[in-house]
Amino acid sequence: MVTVYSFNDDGELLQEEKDTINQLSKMPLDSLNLDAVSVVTNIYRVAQGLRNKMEREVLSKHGLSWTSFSILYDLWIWKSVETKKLAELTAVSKATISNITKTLEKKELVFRKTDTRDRRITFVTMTDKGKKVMEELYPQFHQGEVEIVSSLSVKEQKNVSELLRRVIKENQF
Amino acid sequence: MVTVYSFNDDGELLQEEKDTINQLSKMPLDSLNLDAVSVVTNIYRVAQGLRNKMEREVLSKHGLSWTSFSILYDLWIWKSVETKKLAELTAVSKATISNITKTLEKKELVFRKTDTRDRRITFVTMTDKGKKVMEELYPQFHQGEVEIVSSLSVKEQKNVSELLRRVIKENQF
DNA sequence: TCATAATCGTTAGCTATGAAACGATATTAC
DNA sequence: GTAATATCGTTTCATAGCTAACGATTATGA
Repeated sequence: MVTVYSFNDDGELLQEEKDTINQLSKMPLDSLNLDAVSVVTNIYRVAQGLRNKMEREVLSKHGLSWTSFSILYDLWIWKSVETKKLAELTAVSKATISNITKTLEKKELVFRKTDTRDRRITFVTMTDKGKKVMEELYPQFHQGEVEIVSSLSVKEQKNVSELLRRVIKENQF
Repeated sequence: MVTVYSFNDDGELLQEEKDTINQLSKMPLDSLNLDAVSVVTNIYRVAQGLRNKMEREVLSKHGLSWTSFSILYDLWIWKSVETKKLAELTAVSKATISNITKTLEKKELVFRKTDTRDRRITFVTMTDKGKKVMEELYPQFHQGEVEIVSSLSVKEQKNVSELLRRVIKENQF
């Protein structure tokens, strides 16, 4: 997870980048939308920082990746979920789900069980050990979320959320 | 790249999630900061959407991943870069840089050359083919960035950027 | 001088990720 | 009732990503 552009301390695109883009890409001069660049880069950078912080400060305690934690969270909420449904919930391929649940099973945090009526379907369920891990990690995870946005007032938080929600809706993300 | 929480159409955390969190995590009731959850999740979701959109609509034309493109971009701007410097610029491990530049070299988009004076150092340089690819892809990439935030006014874009810049600064992301 | 330490890139071994192929199972069509 | 089709999860093969170990090279220090 890597950002494309570089910025200086004032949040401005570096001059070298402006120069290269203007000179080498077949774009009309001044067609570069610096505000758009700034928005998407800052969003991406915060997302990356969020993920890194969590993996480093919280999830590493149990050797979990971001996606593993996300799947554990879903199982925590929904108790038992088909792998197909897990793939939809987390928006990763079923092959990835297959691999990750295999890893989680190795750690004894979840177990898989074939449906008795339709043997094509596999349910994934959290073990007691998995529940204990979530009960330990979730509060720390949430604490991390709070810390990250703590420099924004509640009003500003609501404001950012609202604007990003519009972006999500318009793009059907 | 996966989000943890689920929201309903109004941008609210699902009731099942609130219930589970309140009941099962050792957190005092009402200690869940829903605004913080909403901000970080929306940020993460936009970042994920951005990356997916680009990989699907732009980068796949040349079989490039987000990170490959990011490295190509850096080489486009800086012409020739040591692998060590590339690792710092993109904030991934030098092992990853080694693998990705190997792949890019296979595609004949870059080449590697050992420094003559200090043979421990390797410079990565973009080929003409690599330049052509960037000149083709970059305008499309930028177009994608503009599209994504097009539902926000310029004022709103500046606003979001400014607030996120504060988050980045405070967290040293 | 020449052994030790520091630096740099690659390799090894692991998980994550997706596309495509595959095998098992269930459903549909005729 | 059986052949064709659809569905589901896993496997395979590729890239991405990390840490740690390694090999080559350069710098240091006594």
